[in-house]
Amino acid sequence: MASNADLSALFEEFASILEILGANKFKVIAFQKVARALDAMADDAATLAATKGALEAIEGIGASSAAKIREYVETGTIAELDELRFQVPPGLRELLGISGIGPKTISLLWKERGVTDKTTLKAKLATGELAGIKGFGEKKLQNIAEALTLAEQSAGRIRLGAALPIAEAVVERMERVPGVQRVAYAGSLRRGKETIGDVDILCASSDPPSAHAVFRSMPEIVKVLVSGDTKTSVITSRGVQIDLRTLPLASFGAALMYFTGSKEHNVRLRERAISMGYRLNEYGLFVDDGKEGPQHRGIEPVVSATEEEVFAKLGLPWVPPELREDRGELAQAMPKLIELGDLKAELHAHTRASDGSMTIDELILAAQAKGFHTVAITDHSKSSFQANGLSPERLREHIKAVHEAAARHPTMTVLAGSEVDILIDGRLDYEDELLGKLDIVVASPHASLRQETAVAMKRLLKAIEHPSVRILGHPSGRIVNGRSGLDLDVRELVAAAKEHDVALEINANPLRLDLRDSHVKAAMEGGALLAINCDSHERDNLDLARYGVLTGRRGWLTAERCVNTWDRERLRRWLKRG
DNA sequence: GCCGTTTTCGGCCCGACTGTTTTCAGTCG
Repeated sequence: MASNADLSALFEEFASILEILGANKFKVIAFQKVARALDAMADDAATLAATKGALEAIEGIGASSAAKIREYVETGTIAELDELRFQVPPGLRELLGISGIGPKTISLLWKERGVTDKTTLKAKLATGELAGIKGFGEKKLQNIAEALTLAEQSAGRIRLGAALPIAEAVVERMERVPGVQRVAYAGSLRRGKETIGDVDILCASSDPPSAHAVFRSMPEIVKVLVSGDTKTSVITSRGVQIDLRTLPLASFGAALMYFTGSKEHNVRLRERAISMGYRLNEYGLFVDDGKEGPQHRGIEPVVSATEEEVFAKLGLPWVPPELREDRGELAQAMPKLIELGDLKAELHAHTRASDGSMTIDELILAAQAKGFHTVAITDHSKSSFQANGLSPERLREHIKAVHEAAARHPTMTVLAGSEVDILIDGRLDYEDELLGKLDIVVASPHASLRQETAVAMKRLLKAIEHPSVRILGHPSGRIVNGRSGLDLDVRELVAAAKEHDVALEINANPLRLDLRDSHVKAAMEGGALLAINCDSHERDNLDLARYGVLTGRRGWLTAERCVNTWDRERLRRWLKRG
């Protein structure tokens, strides 16, 4: 069975081989776009392949790519790709991932000096064999050597939960630099992506050199990659790349749009600008006079100061950053997305009874401090013995303890619940009689997370159909940058959740973010309810909610469809089924 | 390779920084 991820990887491979071979760059971009489309889509491409025209209907996938997908689904191979693989040493592809080394460089290293992978590159750098290639000076070779070392030390794509605090700290530091008028982080971080390649910081300043100097001298910097009048890139001791861009305050809005991206979204915007007789860049929206670089020719932009103005001049409403992925955000009416302040309940939290560090009372107070009206105590069930899951006897005691604690906090609605393991065959981890005593059941998969899709779906659907279950917790069990978890048939999951009035959780812990953004979009399209829960284990874990909200917003989530935003009575009625 | 209320062919976003190039190519985002 060909998963979307498999197919996406094949098209990535197509693109990278063609790139090294020096094929038409637009063809390369087209294949990369197909790879992204496959990765982001909720439907199963292999299933769509059976329906005539279904693949071709997807933006970015044309007749040629559709045929390749069908060929792979039917034969398990793509003849054209097999042929290409013969033409390029497989080890060259990994060199493409090294920052600063591109396809042209790789091609020359290969053809002129027989470099075939990282190992031969390193060896030939050491022996000096690479000298004398046309266009390769001493500095360039030195940069290649450093890039290779940096790639080995690089943290790769880091999780949202790691990147956001780094960015906020840099923003705070830059705000104190004399001459600085405004600072913001941009890039995929501002879009709330689950992993971040590098941190982009924008800075409006009357004294850019000072801003760059301060930025370069931050204590955690181990290497300055580039530094010019408007751009400095550095690497921190933890292997994270941070880029600083300085710009005039007057163009802050245009720059914020430009550097927030995504790339595809920007391309769409610029195409739109062209069709309206404009030229859009990071300095503003200009009347197009057919010549490049209007900002260098003393031409004033039509608009540039704020994002709202630029969008408006392009005939568009302001688009929330989380939606800027070229997934229809410029073409269709956007909903009012959920906001952090909309959350009024935490429905998945652990205490010392299982593997949390807070007492029941501490958890209630933490929820109260967030302005919530409801908190659910949902410790682990017995099969999660690694998490000190509760035996039926302990759970009965715990329910009593929760009720007693609830009496001490009369303004809060405190629910006695459980995060019940969904066992390997879909049965729940407690008897129905005991489940019936709970105010809320969050059913979650914790073990056997490598099941085939069909088996996993049967398991999850059985849990959804159980009359006690109200929330399906972290449905896939994936760990961002860790394990892929269950390969869900999201459409099927969403349909079942809707039918049985079960909310699908967006687990806000940045390690999980499960459901992920594209799954949330599918849930929104399919009419299911969602829940944003912090899965609190430690003090301050309720602060993780923002990552769940970002993920929800990326999936076009509205407050109305998220049960955590409902008022106390509505939530209570929903929990008391029927 | 993809796409189309100007196009089924001819486009396909735009600028900064670096190195080695005396006018630009490669790379990045």
